[in-house]
Amino acid sequence: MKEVGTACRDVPRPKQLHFYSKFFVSLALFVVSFHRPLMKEERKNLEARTQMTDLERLRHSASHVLATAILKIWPEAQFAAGPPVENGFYYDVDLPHRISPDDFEKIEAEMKEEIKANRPFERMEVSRDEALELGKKGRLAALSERSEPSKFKLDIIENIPPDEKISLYRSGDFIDLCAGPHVKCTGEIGAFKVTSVASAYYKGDEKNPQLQRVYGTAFKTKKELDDYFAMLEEAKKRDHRKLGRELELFVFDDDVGPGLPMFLPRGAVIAEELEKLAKETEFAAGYQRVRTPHIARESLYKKSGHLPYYAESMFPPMELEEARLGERDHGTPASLYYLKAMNCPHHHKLFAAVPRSYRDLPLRFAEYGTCYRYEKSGELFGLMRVRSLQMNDAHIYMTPEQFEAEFNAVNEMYLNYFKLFGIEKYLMRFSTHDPSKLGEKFVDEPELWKQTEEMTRNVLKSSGINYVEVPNEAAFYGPKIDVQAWSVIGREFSIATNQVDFAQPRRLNLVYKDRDNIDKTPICIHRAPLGTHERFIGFLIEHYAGNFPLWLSPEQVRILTIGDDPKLMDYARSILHELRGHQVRAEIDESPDKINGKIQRAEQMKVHTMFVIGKRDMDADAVSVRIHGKGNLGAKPRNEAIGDIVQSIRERRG
RNA sequence: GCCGACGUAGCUCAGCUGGUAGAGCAGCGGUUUCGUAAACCGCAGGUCACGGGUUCGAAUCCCGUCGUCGGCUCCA
Repeated sequence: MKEVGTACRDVPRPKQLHFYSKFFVSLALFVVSFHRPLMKEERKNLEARTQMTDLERLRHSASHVLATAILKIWPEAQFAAGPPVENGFYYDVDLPHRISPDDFEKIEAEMKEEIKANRPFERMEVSRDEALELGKKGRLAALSERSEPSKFKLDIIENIPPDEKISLYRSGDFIDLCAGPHVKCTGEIGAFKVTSVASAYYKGDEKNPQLQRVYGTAFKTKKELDDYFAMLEEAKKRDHRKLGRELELFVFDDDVGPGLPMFLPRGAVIAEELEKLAKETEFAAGYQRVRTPHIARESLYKKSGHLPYYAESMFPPMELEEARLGERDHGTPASLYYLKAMNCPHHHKLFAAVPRSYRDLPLRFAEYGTCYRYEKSGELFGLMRVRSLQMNDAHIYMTPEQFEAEFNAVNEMYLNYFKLFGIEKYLMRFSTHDPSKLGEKFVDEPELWKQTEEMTRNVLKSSGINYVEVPNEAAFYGPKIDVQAWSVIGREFSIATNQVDFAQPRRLNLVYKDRDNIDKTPICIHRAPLGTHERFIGFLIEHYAGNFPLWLSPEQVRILTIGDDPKLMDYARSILHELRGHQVRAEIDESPDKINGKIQRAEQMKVHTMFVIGKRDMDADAVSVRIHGKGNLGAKPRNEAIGDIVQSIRERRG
């Protein structure tokens, strides 16, 4: 057995990876802050460069140990890829036996042995032919030669660029095609656990066969592992699905349908407050509100270009009998109606409804439109991914000269919102086009692409926003910016979007009369800084862990009386009426519970402010203020206490 | 949509290898008059997701459907 230890620590760590190690340190703070796993792009880069933090290296090695264990139990297993991921590692395996959680114990036992044996990881560089030879003998990701070739490994070798070195790693009998790096010895894997098994398409392509993805996590020490699981438990407590039920914010019902959330009064309040915020902000920014129906004829979506592109994510059309009869009489295709999956075509029609001059631009149409998208069943996820959604939508029509200012203003709006909500962990994804796909995936307007992407990039740079550029992910009609965030359990999703569109306006013949008396097509921005009510509220629930700021709180003040003396109750009710007179969402707890019981219930419902009122307070024309999470703040004169509440709500602080 | 797991009272969960369902909280009815995180007593509440099958007998075993969850894919 080789000496290990020091050599392992000597491995130089590139400077640019500092960020990642920082991230893992901050994982420990994940409970109070906000979960932020590695982003996909970062991960891809990592894999490409095969540079890893110490922890990732350890986890990567753990994945080899996992594969070794699986092979000991099922020697015929075929392995694909086994990288470290945000919270652990996985290995994709093709195996007739369906691995279930019942197998984990067995697998872990084998892994433990491998780790106890403290086998060194040896790196070997081989020629392509040697690698292929081994693969054909089934010797890659295997303990010995086998009758079946290592098919996935052979495929991976085929895809390694000719100029790149091919390396193998050996630990005990296990040999794997692997770029590395690894820890020195299996014994360095201090603590690990097999956590779950799921399926994944080979290379993430729906057309490829499905493999079993066995997930695990590993740390240097047992304590870190325990802390990690404790952290997961904490994260679960702020899961919006759990809090949504506990705080009576929203529900799903089988008879209503999957992905169709209903907001209870407490949840509806939050939606209303967000809407109020959006309306005020947009009014000040020169937007005008419009209102459009939830359905439209097929012809609208044919003209907009959405139908072929979006048909899969739209609810199937409804056929109207009367319209169908009409068709026969008048030969008009009128029978098919769709629930709208987006608002833009309706808004475009409003633009076209009135002759427009360059003097009218920019024109900003805003609507909290209700859309319906038939998301695949497996994609539904609490409030974050639903089938009925209300979007904080608006479409801005402008001349090319106005683009930069408008786009900038939209970004400003996001940033202001994020500041208001204290959202700090997010990532701007700037999606651009691939010039080689002009005319197929992207509209064939090379100049406009160049212009708008350049302008967009400049806006991002000049505002100092942290962003990543993602080529080939633009919308077909233009570049876009998505704001990416993460749910507490680590799912990533977009909470806001800002898209440039120079295609639809043309398709729908939108024009304005320019200074030179020529009809021109406007550029359009689609933007939704607050995303959809559903997703944004889901996000906020987790962001605040249900402890909403006063202005967003479903119940802002609850009045709790000590005893139910009629005079005291009258005093409490007069305060209630005064609060409600100021539009404060206040309630009185008239239950027969003792004061401690009332407080307990208010705290559990995370009511923002409690006015505790006893005879002492009544006699002093005062209330005792208690704030959720802060406790008793003592007695205050009634007018002051009410004034503070009203003021704080008006300023949307606290 | 795909793979896997799960589905017991409004909520959280118990119910061993099949013998016919139980607790806490919430709810309701009383009693209690309590100064900052649960006063006491009682009552009621379940075609064990739904449908079929195996069995003398199914919450428990098998099949199907629906739904949820973990992933994959996709997205606001």
